[in-house]
Amino acid sequence: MTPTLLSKVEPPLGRMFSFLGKGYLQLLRTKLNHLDIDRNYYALVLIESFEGEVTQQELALLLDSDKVSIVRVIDYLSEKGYVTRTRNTDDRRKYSLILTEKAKKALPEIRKCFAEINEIALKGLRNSQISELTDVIKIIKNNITENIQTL
Amino acid sequence: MTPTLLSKVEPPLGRMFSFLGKGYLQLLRTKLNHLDIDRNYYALVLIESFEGEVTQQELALLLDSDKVSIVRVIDYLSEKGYVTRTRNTDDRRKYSLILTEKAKKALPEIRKCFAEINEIALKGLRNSQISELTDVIKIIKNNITENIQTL
DNA sequence: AATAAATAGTTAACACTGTAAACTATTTAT
DNA sequence: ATAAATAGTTTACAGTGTTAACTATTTATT
Repeated sequence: MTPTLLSKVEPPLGRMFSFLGKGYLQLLRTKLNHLDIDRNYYALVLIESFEGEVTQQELALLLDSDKVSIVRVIDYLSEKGYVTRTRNTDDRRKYSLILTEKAKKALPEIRKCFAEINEIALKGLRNSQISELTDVIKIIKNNITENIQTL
Repeated sequence: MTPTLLSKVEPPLGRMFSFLGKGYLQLLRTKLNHLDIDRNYYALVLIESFEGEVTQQELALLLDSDKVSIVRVIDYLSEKGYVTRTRNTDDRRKYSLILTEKAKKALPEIRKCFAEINEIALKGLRNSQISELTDVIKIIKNNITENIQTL
């Protein structure tokens, strides 16, 4: 393989997206590696934004996930002391997810990291390009989800 | 959780990218589910484009992966009869990866599927938006990889 | 009121993925 | 001749995605 051949092949869009997704996560982990959790940061952000009113099932929807995976997420976050499950008194099948003080203390920094990584990733792009990107990504997401529905 | 709350939270860019990457893969698998392989399609495309001249180590570079993972990929593709390993006579540590007839027959369709999924995903976008997207993605990829180097 | 169906969450199982360490065989450098 | 580097393999372990079967509870049906 000659040196130039590496540039001969353009990775397809799907691989690019996966690569960027992994890169984001890796940066996040690194920036937050002084915390005692190394994943599920965004789950915490979501739980915070619905403080006291979100159940595991709803979190599954918000994370494009399923209830089985969410059990693992909440098990992890509660083992680490970031979240507690509280039985919903109205419907005792449900748990309300409640942030601990530890989580509330960590969250400003977590949110700041999300913003910092955006800044890093989008460096050198004009504002018009960034807003165009978010629009385009939404369109692609819709195109893909529509097409997955019809399988 | 009220119905409108679902739209209250914007998933961060990194999650969006991961989601799109997974969606692409899922569409690919579905479109190609009559083949007896359900992954590593792009590895085949790469091997084809370097026909007879690519080693596992080089494939690892091309796939942003590592040699251990590539052993699994090539084990899988050779079990399924798509690839054979042939010892390189110049350097007997290396294997040249060779496509079988079965793989050569499947590849036009595989490549066609990549193109079809692009069409699906990019539907409704203007050509200018598509070329801007690829530029922007490359910039983001560079920003992320640069930043990961410096860890 | 009794029963059936649906929902929230859990557990267990299995295959796949990412990563690191230790290993063999071979080639390159000293 | 020996040491160091490289290509590939094996093993191990943690994490992820997915399915099926399960309990407890609520809602719908008769």
